[in-house]
Amino acid sequence: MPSPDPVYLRVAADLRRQILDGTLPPGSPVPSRVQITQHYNVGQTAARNALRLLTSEGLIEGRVGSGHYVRKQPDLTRLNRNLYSHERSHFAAEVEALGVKPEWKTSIGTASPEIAQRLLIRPGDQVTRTRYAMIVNAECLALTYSYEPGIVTPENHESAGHGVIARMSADDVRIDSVVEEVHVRAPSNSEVEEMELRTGSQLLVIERTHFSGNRPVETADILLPSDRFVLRYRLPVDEK
Amino acid sequence: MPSPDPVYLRVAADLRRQILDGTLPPGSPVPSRVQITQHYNVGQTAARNALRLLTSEGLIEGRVGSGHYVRKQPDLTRLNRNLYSHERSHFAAEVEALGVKPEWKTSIGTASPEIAQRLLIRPGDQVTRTRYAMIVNAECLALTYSYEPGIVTPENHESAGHGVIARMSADDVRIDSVVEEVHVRAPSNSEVEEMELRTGSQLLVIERTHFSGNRPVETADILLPSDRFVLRYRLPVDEK
DNA sequence: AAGTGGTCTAGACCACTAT
DNA sequence: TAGTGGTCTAGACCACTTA
Repeated sequence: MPSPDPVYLRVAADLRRQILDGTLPPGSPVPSRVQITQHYNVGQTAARNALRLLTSEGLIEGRVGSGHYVRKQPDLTRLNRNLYSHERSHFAAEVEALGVKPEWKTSIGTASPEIAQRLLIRPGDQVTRTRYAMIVNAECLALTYSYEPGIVTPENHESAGHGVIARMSADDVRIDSVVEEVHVRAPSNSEVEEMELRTGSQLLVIERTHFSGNRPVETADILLPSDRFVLRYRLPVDEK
Repeated sequence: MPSPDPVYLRVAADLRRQILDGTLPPGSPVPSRVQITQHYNVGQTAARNALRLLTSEGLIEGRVGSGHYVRKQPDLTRLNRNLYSHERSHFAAEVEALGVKPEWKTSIGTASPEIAQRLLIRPGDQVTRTRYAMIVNAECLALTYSYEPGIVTPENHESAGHGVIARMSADDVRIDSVVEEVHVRAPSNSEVEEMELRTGSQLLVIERTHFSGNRPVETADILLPSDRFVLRYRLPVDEK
């Protein structure tokens, strides 16, 4: 029975087994680097690589000065994104269900090339940028950056939490479709700090655009830690 | 101007800048570990950590024996998941657009606890399991595992590529809604091999379930390399 | 004060690639 | 044959946590 795999993979496999079969229950400490070197008779680098791998898999997490611990069930937050309503904000409703109202701040700026393309305007055109931070227990759960062409007055924005659709409806702008593009990317340094992301954790990004006919009237980046969220889309089936 | 950051972060930041501003264009070689140690006057570990970080960010990729290279624009495949039709398969249509028909294989087995919960059956109940591999240029782009309660005869499955909705419609099972739950997880070893995933790359997983009324009639895991796909959902806005 | 994780140096071996 | 990335050992420093 040869085991030609790298040493750290065998160490990781053994620890993984202990975690999955309950020998190391959630919250319990994982053998430290030194303990691993002694128990498995390997060097610190191999021990380090094993711990790093399990961390990237989301099975354990390291606390500097303390140790590595088996992660508790990473209670995933399920975001229902099934249908949009004129009545209230989609995302706002979801967030309220989490028991948190977002903090938000608005500023006037100019469109970057990317935002310009999404809003079908020219780069440099004036846009209103709003930053939402979903904070619960002094912890930032999610970040959203919203962009609208032109200037949106603060008075209008006071209803921001109540949804783009309702707010624009008051201005006789009828929103009839919403597109959400979902992808995954590595976070920037500032995003890691702000959202307290685990090292190796990725961001689940929703690029959401509200359309009135073929005209985009608002677009937003919704940034979610990929290890804490599930997106739930309910899709219609047409009548043949 | 103090720079208290770890050494490898400063090296990575410098290389990242060169990649983003075009000094190191896509496809060009990145300084090797030894070159970095000499040029930046750091140890091999710091050089290694810098290269590892940029790899995890998707900016570069390593080829053993050759070197690290700036990744070419990782041309993202956009999967349109806007509406389901009785006419043809949703996913099949998407895949055809990529110029590839999936290879598939069916087997009979029993429901795992997780699959049982998704199909509202008992663990151990009989299920038909179908594995689809989307292969293009001898490269596996995506994997799908589909589960249906009971036994589906091979004859019925010959229309598999034509869609669950159409196939079941022939049996007078009317599918009226589809739920897609999207999340991100680390791949298993076998998944890394099969889909030739970059180290550190994550999987974008769609858990898709077809419903007839409240009854789930089919569920599937669609596994996509998270650095190659964007999911595009078009959502309806109800009429107030 | 002891132990820990994150980082670091110096040096090394292997399988692989490129020439 | 020389260079490379992936892996490895031995040993170390620091800021931090824990007791």
